[in-house]
Amino acid sequence: MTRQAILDEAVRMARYSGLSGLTIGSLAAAADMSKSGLYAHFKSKEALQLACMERNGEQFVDEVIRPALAKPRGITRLQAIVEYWMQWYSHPGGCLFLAAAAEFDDLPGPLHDFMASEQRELLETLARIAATAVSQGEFPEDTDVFQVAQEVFGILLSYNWMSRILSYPDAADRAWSAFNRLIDSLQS
Amino acid sequence: MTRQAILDEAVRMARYSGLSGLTIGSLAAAADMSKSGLYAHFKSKEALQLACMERNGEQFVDEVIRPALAKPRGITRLQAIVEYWMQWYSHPGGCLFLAAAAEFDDLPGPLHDFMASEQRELLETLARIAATAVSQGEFPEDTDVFQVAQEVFGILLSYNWMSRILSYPDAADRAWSAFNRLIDSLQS
DNA sequence: CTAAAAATAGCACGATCGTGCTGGAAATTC
DNA sequence: GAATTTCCAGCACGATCGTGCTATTTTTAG
Repeated sequence: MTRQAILDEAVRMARYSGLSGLTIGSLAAAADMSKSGLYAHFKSKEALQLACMERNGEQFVDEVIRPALAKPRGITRLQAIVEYWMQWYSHPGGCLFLAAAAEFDDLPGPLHDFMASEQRELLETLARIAATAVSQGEFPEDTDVFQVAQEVFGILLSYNWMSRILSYPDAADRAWSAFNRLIDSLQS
Repeated sequence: MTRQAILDEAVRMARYSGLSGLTIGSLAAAADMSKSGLYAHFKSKEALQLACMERNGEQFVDEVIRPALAKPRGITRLQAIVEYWMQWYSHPGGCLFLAAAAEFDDLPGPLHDFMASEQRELLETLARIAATAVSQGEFPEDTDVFQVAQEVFGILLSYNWMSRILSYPDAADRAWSAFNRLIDSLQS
């Protein structure tokens, strides 16, 4: 399907320019198509942007969520998703989730809503994985798994900033230090 | 100076639309001026965007850095900057630092460079404040202050995400839990 | 009060934006 | 092989983009 190829290219471009910066003209040029020929595959630009977010989410599932779920439940799995997630951040152009969040955080509309629902799902996935560590006795019974999710997410976000924007070579090491500190304090 | 008023309005708008989404036309309309009259104050759009980042940085110094530096050195000051920083994130439209970082993280040019230098300065400010806690004996002598800075920054970033995008009401409480956990583990 | 200087508006430009329509090429179905 | 549906290019549209030039208004200086 040519629509899928267009979307993959659109996601690739949107990682650099954001979803608002994505234009039909430049996308058509990158896909070697005419503007109208490309546009016919989508009802509107907003529909194209939504489809990009959707496609990006599928790729995230493929590259991060599914590989992590293949690991054994508990801390091992939590560590695995952090590792794959950090690799995800090294995509050329950056993370489209983060770009979309920055773009639409205070702009109401379907794009905001879809972005927020995707972010919520990511957070809940982290919390669910933390919960498998609880149910295995690796974390105490009264652990606030959303607290764990928020802190892990913070570790990932600051890793992204340090490595991608500031190019600090120690960013990954420090992220793992923070992660280990978190795990230790939960276990004591 | 009218240029300053324009910039304040520009920063306000850019918090919503980003610096790329900022247009001369809409800015002129918001400032009740003609496009060319407004444009004459800046050599180019890029210069306007740079001036916006600069002005945003000044506001950050006024609202976050300076108040924190007025507090006593050490953990107290570190806690203060986190508190002011969290308030900063509640500006309507969001944080322009984060928007600019998402926009220009992989687009080379003067905008990227200035954004990165501002981010670096923020990080180093955090590290410097952490260092005052070391020199006061509140943290051990061998503390990696950049590790502290990266973790604190992560707490702030995830707080921003949780509260602004996901509207989690417990985001602030959890951010402080994470902060206290970090302080505790540094002191033991 | 006048002259020099700075600020702002009017207007125009080429380019590009998102979006439609219309006709021909390509693929699919009988 | 013919008929039909799907895909895509060409072209045009109104709007808006960033950017300049030219007056005209407002402020400042002498």
